[in-house]
Amino acid sequence: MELSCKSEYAVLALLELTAHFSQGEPLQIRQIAAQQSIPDRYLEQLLATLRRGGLVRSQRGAKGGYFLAREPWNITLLSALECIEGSNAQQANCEDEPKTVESAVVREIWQEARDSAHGILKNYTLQDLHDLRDKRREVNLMYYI
Amino acid sequence: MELSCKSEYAVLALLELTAHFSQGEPLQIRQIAAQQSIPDRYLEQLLATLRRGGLVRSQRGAKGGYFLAREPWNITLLSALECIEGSNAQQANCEDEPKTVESAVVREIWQEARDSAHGILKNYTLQDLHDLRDKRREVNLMYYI
DNA sequence: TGCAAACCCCACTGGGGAACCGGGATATAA
DNA sequence: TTATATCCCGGTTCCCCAGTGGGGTTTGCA
Repeated sequence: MELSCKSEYAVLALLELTAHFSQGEPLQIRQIAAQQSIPDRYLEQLLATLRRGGLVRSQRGAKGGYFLAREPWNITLLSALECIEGSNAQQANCEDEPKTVESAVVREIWQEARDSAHGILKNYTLQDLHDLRDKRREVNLMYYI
Repeated sequence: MELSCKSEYAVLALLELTAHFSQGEPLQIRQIAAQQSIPDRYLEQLLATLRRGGLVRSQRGAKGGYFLAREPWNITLLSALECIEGSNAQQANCEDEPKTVESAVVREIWQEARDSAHGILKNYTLQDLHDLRDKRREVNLMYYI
């Protein structure tokens, strides 16, 4: 799990789509990009990946754009990240088969640590994040008054 | 946290040093590399990083090699990984300052997931891994009898 | 029908890390 | 002094990230 800039962009885009979920109309790349300060040509690629992963739908042509493919409370952060980070294809050796007992033990711990992070990510849906954002907004307002 | 091939190599090397910890004599790169099937020239670099990070000591010249710098029960997996993965310096933008409320919320979850994995990694010392390996060896022996 | 808005697809760059390989300098035990 | 090790510097190949650019296709609307 990378938790990189790329992943953050993708989640931010999904959150914008979440905010417009009730409206039946699509959101355009440009608007999402402007709202979240993401380079639009780059965001386009990320949305394409999310579409191929079945997380968003798109409508082509004039007045087109993107929708969430499912309800925001049915999309976890984990599924978004797995989609966007796709198969990171382990760029070389570190062969699939551990060669020594030590190697096997180390990889079990690796897996345990990954599972732990995945557990956190699995417990947050887009709706949860959206709600957290609302709470945060209220707090910010209180400070400014 | 990468949990990559590089990190695995480093931990395997540390485990070899752990096994020889009671002996006062150093272990050479060649021997570690042979035991764990790690390219020796690559392992050399990793051990240099571990030395600069204060996890291992080295003795130069003939009959030289590497020792653990501390007792194996005082070295956690987390400290090994932080040393070997260094400051991964976030290769570009994704600027340090979140620009939107959404961005801040997302990064908090990111951090929560990272902390969760770190918690696991912090709870294992080299000695723990060494003991796990011994147990695994026993189990393997049972299968072969 | 034609135009413009939007997505779609391919390709390319520049930077950086992973995973190596190789050569030569340096320290040290024998 | 010599063999044996680490140390240090550099280069190579590959892949991913982050971003840019061009051209193609679909669609709503006048």
